[in-house]
Amino acid sequence: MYRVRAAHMNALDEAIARDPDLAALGISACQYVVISVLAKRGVDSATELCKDLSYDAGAMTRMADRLEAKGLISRRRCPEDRRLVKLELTEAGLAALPKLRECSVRVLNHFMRGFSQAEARQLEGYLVRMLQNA
Amino acid sequence: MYRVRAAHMNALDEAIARDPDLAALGISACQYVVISVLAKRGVDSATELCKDLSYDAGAMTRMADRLEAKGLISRRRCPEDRRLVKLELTEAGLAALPKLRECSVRVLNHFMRGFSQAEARQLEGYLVRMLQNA
DNA sequence: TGACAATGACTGCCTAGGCAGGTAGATTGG
DNA sequence: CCAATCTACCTGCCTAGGCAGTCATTGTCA
Repeated sequence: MYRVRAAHMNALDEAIARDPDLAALGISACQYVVISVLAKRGVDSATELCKDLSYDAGAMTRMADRLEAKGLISRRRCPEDRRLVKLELTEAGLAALPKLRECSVRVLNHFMRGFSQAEARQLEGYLVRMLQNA
Repeated sequence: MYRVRAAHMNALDEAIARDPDLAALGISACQYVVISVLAKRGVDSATELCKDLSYDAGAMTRMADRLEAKGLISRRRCPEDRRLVKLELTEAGLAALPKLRECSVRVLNHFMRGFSQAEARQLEGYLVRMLQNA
């Protein structure tokens, strides 16, 4: 499990590095995961991101620092609840999204090649069951 | 996949922490993995450990530092090839092994509860296939 | 209203892995 | 025999996550 996950992240890193536009931004696979969740409607604060990814709040602060430094996201205090920090994709972040998604899909397809739809669903079911057992 | 792996390591950490003897040693789940490989016959140098775990050499140096500081392993320069550092479990390390293995098995069984033998084998087969696709 | 709890973000300290560069020791070709 | 190369390990710097403690803000309840 560990190796599959590590191999997948490595492959995604390499796929991003091979794209000249994305490579210039220096986006890692971990950062892509955060960006892709942030692109979903309804997820816009640091805490929601943490819940969605079962991520540590401290880690998220630092991740946001890195993404902000690269100009991919912006931080904004929420006026209604000043404890919240709203995170938004910048134009640069939005612009990179389609290519990132393309890389992600290509890598996943590569790992799942030779799997029938039924097998893929079965694998997913097994993983969900293990998580429920946790 | 990431969440299953993370949940598994968390559960293993907690299981180790619940055992009073093991908790006193402060062994993490990552450290247990290294210890268990080291306990296998034929794996005794840092490089072999790295290959066995597809682990970075620099990371292994620091992991060995931590394990040595806790008195669980010992470093010894190999007289035949002085580049090699032989790693060995100390008495304390060997003594902790049975209980560590027990924790590991218990946690794994917990995650796999409700799985038939056929399902477990199928899951393993899927993971192996994904790794081969990498 | 005022004390208290709860929440959200941040920070410091820890473990942990990847990568590049350096060094000591071993191996090999001329 | 010696220079080039390779190997094993170490080190520094980076990303990355977990945990505990702090601070500001908000909600709650007497």
